Amino acid sequence: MAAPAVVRTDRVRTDRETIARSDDHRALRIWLRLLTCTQMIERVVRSRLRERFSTTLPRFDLMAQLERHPEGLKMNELSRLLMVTGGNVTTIVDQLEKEGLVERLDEPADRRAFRIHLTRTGERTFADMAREHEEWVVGLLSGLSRREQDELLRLLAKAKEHAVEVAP
Amino acid sequence: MAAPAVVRTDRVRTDRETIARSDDHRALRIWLRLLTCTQMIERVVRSRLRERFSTTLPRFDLMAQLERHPEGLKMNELSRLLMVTGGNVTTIVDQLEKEGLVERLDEPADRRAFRIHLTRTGERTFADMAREHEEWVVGLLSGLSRREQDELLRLLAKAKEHAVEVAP
DNA sequence: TATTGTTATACTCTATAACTATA
DNA sequence: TATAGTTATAGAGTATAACAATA
Repeated sequence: MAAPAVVRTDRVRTDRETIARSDDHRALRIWLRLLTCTQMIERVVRSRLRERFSTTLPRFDLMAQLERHPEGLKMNELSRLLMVTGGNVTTIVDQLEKEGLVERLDEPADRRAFRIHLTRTGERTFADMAREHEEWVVGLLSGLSRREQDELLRLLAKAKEHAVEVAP
Repeated sequence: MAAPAVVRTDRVRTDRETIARSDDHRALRIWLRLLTCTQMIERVVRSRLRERFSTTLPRFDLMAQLERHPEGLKMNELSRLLMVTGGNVTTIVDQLEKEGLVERLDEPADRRAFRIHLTRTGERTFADMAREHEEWVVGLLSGLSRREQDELLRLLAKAKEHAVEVAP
């Protein structure tokens, strides 16, 4: 990979340490950009979930997990999937149960545990939210071509796999 | 790009609607993976900043902006860069000023405004934090090759540029 | 003794809106 | 009238730790 002629003047000023430093900073720049992208999307999604459905992102995420697991999920499974501690899951499930969107069913095999399900109402409500939510996200990410989106998805998956080993 | 023979049996079951649906879901999957990656890194960085330096991510981010702008930044510039509203910037700057890490200097051109700077102590403190912080991030992202990191950086930049137009 | 889940608490972060001082 | 910044408030989100019930 020869450097283009136009940057040759720069290379004179680019000693080994500078190269090493800029190499180190690459990870930092990725992290900062990752944070910015996430925050931008998150802010849009949070505010629209509030305006349109009077709900929050953690509540939406919890319902999304339940929708993906029709057999139901235990509290500690939700805790792990949502990456939050148990007390917070209790709070959110309490709210959603009060509104009739989810229900705690007894787990026959373990009398300490529950299986959390979407109710029929919860399924319908979530379907409405998910449809709009997806439109917002498609709009926000439509700056990338399909191929670029696939590549981004692959790179994020790989980054995630490694990070989860470093910080389990 | 011909599909490999091994997936040919799958293609029989892949009608147009399935393709269209999975295409729609691509943006959603990116968003969810983006959120997971960010949360994983964020959790590590937050907890280590707290353990090692008794500080928080927003405080670190604010100091990082000041370090990048030695000429100082006005409150509303910090607000825009950090993507938070003004009242919150005041709170964080108050804390950091009380600890002697930043200072408000009068802006001669506009007596309503300040320029916020890192103090000498703030510079040293930030340098220590930044060095460790970068090690954490390099470790977390070391699952990607240099070329993959460059590609990720590029894709995130492109996504960000478009998203900022959709949701300014 | 370990695990599942709940309760109670405290703190950080954030947005909103009313306010002042200056432009 | 508009802008820079502050103050006050309320709510979301989170972690922690002590606790009860069951394994």
